[in-house]
Amino acid sequence: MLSERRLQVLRAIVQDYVGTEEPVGSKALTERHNLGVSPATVRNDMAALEDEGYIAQPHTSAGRIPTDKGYRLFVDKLAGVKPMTAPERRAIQNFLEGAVDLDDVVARTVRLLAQLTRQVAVVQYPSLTRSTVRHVELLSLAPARVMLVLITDTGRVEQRMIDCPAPFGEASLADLRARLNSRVAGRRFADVPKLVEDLPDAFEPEDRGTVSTVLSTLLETLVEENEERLMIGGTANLTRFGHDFPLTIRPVLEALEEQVVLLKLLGEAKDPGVTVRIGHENAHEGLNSTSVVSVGYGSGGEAVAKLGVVGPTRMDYPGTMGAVRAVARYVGQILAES
Amino acid sequence: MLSERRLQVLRAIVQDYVGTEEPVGSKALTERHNLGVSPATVRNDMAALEDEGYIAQPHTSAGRIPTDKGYRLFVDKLAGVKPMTAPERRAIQNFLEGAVDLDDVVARTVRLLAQLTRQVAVVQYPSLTRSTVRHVELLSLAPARVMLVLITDTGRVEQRMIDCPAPFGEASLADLRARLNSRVAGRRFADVPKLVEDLPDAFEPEDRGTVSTVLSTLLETLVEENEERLMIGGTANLTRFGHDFPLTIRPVLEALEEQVVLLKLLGEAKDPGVTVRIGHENAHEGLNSTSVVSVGYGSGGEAVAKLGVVGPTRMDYPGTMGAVRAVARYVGQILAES
DNA sequence: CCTGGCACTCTTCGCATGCGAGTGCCAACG
DNA sequence: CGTTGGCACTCGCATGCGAAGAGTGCCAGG
Repeated sequence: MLSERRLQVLRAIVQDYVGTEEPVGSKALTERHNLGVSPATVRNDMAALEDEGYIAQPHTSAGRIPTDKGYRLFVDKLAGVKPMTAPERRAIQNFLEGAVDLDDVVARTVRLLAQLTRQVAVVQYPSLTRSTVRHVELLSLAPARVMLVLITDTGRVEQRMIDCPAPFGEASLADLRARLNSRVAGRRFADVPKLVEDLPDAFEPEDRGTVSTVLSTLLETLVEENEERLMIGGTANLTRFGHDFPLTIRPVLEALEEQVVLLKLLGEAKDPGVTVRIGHENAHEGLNSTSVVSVGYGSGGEAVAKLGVVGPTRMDYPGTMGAVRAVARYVGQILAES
Repeated sequence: MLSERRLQVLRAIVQDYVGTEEPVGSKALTERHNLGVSPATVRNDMAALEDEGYIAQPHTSAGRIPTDKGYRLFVDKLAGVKPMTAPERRAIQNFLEGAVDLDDVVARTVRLLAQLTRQVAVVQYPSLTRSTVRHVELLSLAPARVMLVLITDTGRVEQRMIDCPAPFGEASLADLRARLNSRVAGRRFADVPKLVEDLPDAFEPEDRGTVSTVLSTLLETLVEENEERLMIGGTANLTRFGHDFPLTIRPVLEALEEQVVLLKLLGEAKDPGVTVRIGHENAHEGLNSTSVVSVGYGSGGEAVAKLGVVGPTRMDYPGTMGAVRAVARYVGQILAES
């Protein structure tokens, strides 16, 4: 186990390195943080920390920089979450309140997060899985063509075009619409399949084919849309990454374009609080030199989606975590209101 | 006026520079293109081309690179549009045909364009301005709460929540829905305002307030949605930009995040064919070292939106233009089918 | 008008050098 | 035993210099 002072030294190294972006030496450390000991002592501590794998030196005669393991310890034990100041909170709230619809909420959230953290922001659209159905609408566009519109309680709308196996009268359509809504409105997505399975039986034989088609399209929509969408922003902040651009930035941009990767990334965060994945803790190779700070957000007590930021492992963890947490909280509020 | 051979020299310079990314000298030129003259002659031509501002040298003793003006001449007079090969066309078509809805069409188009051109792709969602209304749906979610869903012929769906000034019965709602659709279905957006202006008069006084509210929301939606959305992709290709990364790439990323800028950029293209804006021809400063190749696409004969790519001024113009044109054509087909 | 030759200009690269930051180790001290 | 000051050592980095190479401009001759 590391002594108290050594932890302090590690903390100081992380803080200085995050600030200056340069390897930090023993002398600079004692000057900027009054640790009450001499550089020589700090050097001994640093040697110990290096043995343990918390810090490393890029080349023999340079200062030390934290390793992933060092950041991990810093995040877990040495740093709290820096809360937003009151004015910041107000600014967040004001900015988000101007949103007119769900797309706008997500877009504003991305911008806000990117701006606050000066990093790349990723916001997942509220998931349908935990949502409930607000309304299902059926529109007859042609005798054998129906449009299905699904409206969720988070304000999301999905539509599908359906080609019916047989012409379908307005009356039957109205009947189906009414029956469908009385069964599923207000219910959770997960429950829908069971609630509608016997619905075709209530219809005339010639309509059953169409009813089945409509229902299966509905179920498909419920499932498919779990391929959740997300929005990213603040990619220009990648330019603040480091000195060795092209090699670092490219894989990150590539990873960001792969929604699947990002969704998995966000999805991995199980913790109810803010989750931090540092460097090689990220499964995706392109993100091995980045850290991901994410958290769930939701309209009620339950999280319906995730949001977070992607930045260099050398980031201001307390500040970033604070910003991410605060934004998630306010987005949740906005969603609950609408 | 430049002699025929000098134009050939310019063409050769552009082609070589695009290929090698390095300033091209007189000797290399005569070796790679059989111009039938000696390097010395080419040098004279180059001096002339430089006087006219078509090419420049980065430093005194280096080869020449084309200027924006040089690229402009190249695009206008010296190069055609390189058509896609048959297999490429098939691949495009196959890829786009797999799309399930409008979002997917746009997403696939972006991916495709980015991949084909190895540049940043920008695709605007089909605009509502020139669209027609397919259907307007009204849903009663609560006694004094109505949801408006607008469906366009391009498959786009917009929804708005409306708080009514007074409770509004199901019967009235159905009435309004029917009247509304009989008037506006199949009509162009631009014509809608006139078509509905006297609609409140047909209702009982106590319902008129609500009807007006609904109508004004509808009109708002028609207008607001002209703040068109777009999707971008292939940003990882920015890393192929040049050697002097950070300075070049940053403003581009920033510009790409500003939808307004991009929309203006695409909007400027008036030409019915492929439009190319080179370097400083782009109004936005951050894009002064990029070229934008764009074209309109649409489901019918008329263009409903634009798409294009953003890349370094040093790009393969014929190939890029060919790819952009081909993709636009096939997207138009797909939209027309759905 | 084209061509070969030639002197000139600059950039780039390799290499040696000096400097400074930072380390590791050791002996001494409380 | 932990802490401290001292000291030699290691390297990376910036600087300066020289050689090489690519490319140009110009000129005289065909």
